[in-house]
Formats: sequence, structure tokens, C-alpha cells
Amino acid sequence: MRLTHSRKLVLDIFQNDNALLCAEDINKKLSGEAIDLSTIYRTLEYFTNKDILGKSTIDKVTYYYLKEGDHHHYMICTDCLVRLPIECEIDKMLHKNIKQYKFKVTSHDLTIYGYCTDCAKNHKEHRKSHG
Amino acid sequence: MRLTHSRKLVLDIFQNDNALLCAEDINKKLSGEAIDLSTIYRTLEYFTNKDILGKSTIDKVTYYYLKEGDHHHYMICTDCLVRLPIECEIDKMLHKNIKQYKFKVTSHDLTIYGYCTDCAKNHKEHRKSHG
DNA sequence: CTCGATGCAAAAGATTTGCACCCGA
DNA sequence: TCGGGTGCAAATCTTTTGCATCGAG
Repeated sequence: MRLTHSRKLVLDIFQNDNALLCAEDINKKLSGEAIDLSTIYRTLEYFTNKDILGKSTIDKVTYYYLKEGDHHHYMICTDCLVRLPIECEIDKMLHKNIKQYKFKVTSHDLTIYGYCTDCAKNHKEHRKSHG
Repeated sequence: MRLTHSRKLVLDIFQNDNALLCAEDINKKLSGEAIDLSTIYRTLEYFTNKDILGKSTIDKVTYYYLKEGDHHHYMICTDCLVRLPIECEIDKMLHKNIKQYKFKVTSHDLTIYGYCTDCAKNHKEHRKSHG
């Protein structure tokens, strides 16, 4: 494993910002020391193969995250895009389905959409002021 | 709702073939009576908004399916695209997260990916035959 | 020194959009 | 008739790839 300059930079970003990040996000966070987008993609692929990063696709865009711990799901506020992590109990939930169908699960996607406390409040006020 | 020629054709395809289909799949199945791809996309979007079709994304490609019944989630075989319906217990699973964060859920997406019994078997054989 | 890593530009592939024309209700 | 539907071409957007050069081990 070659620990090149680019790879260090990318890894640092994930370590300083424990979030879901897409290639473009990383590109922006590198404003000072630019890395080519294609290199970023290759680096993300590289770390994913090494099981250092995991990935999850939202709306045709692939987001990556540090694979410390289990996996991540979020409740996403569709107003302010804040992400609130949730504990995943999918495996438990699926248990009987998997048995019944003898299905071999390789991955799953789960995302919850809605409003966080603040945005829910604003929405109510907003709606009031409009009738 | 305007039931145009194109829309009838697309709907027919889903009714004759209860499967996951992407825009390109539909385009191919229309070999006789061609519809422009952009129209197919617009038609699929249209039916999705009308809640007649549901969609699910695999590998950056959006697949559509007839929405029989209200709230369905599926385990999808990424080899043969067969769909196995699963009972949704997300609300139960989220209960404590929602309380903790005071989050107002509006919707959620859940899809399970993996291999059905047959494809899992083929995969194993495939792997064997390659080493 | 060598081979993998990188930058650059261009390609690929799915999906969207602008616009003029067409057709179903 | 008229506003939504359609075809065509071009644009968009994310991601991938070819190739010459660079640099870590």
C-alpha cells in the first residue's frame, strides 16, 4: 500500500469529518491542495477495495464514509440536509424474510426523509403565514 | 390524465411483465413501435408521480415496477432482478430515534440487495470454476 | 530504477431540457 | 381549439478511461 500525498489528504478529510462525502465534496474540501477529480475517484475506489471506506448511493451519487464501526443510515432533513444517524436493525427486521426466501443479502439501502425539529417548526410557521 | 399511445404502450409492458425495468429495457421491448427515450423517461416519471409505478436504483440505473398495493419494499436479486416483497417494520425500528431527535418523518426508502436462491447457487459455482 | 499513482482531456452512460410541432379531450 | 405530450438534438452530471509523466519504495 502506497501512502501517497493524495491518499493521505483524502483519508484526513474522512477522519476530520465523520460524514458521508461524495467525490465532489472532497474536491471542495481540498481547495488549498487540489487533487484531480479522477484521482479522487480512483482513491475512493482504492480505499473501498481495502475495506477502509464504505459507500452508499443517494440520488445517483456515490457517498463514502469511514468504515469504523458498523454501517450508517440517516434520517435526512429535506430542508436543511442535516443527517441524524440511526441504529440499523434491518437484519433483525429481515430475519424471517431471509429464511423464507433463502435470500443472500449483500447490502441494503435505507434512508429516512423528513424534517428536523427546527425545520419542522419553520414549516409550520411558514404554512401559517401562507394561509 | 391523458392516456396517450405512448403511455398505453409503456403501461402494457409493465402489465405483461411484472418486473423491474429501466428506460432502456422499455425502449428495447418497443422495437416495433418506437418511442423516444426522452419520452419514455418522462412517461416513467409521470406514472411514478401518479403512484402507479415505483422505482428503485441499482448501479446508478433507475428501475421501475408496477405498484400493486400500498407500501412495499423488496429484496432485489442483483443478478436476475427478481423482487421479493418484505414487510415494512421501519416505523417500529425508528421509534426511539424519532423520539430522541424529535424528527418528523415524511417518507423512507428501503431496498435490500443480494442474491436469490438460484443466483446464489450459480455464483458459488462460478467462483469455484474460477479458482 | 520500476511500476503504480496522478493530471489532463476526452469519453461514456444515464438522464434532462429547450424547442417546435403534434394530438387527445 | 389548446395545453399537455412528443421527438430530436443538445446539454448535464457523475464517473471512467487512455495516455504521458511523475514519484514512492
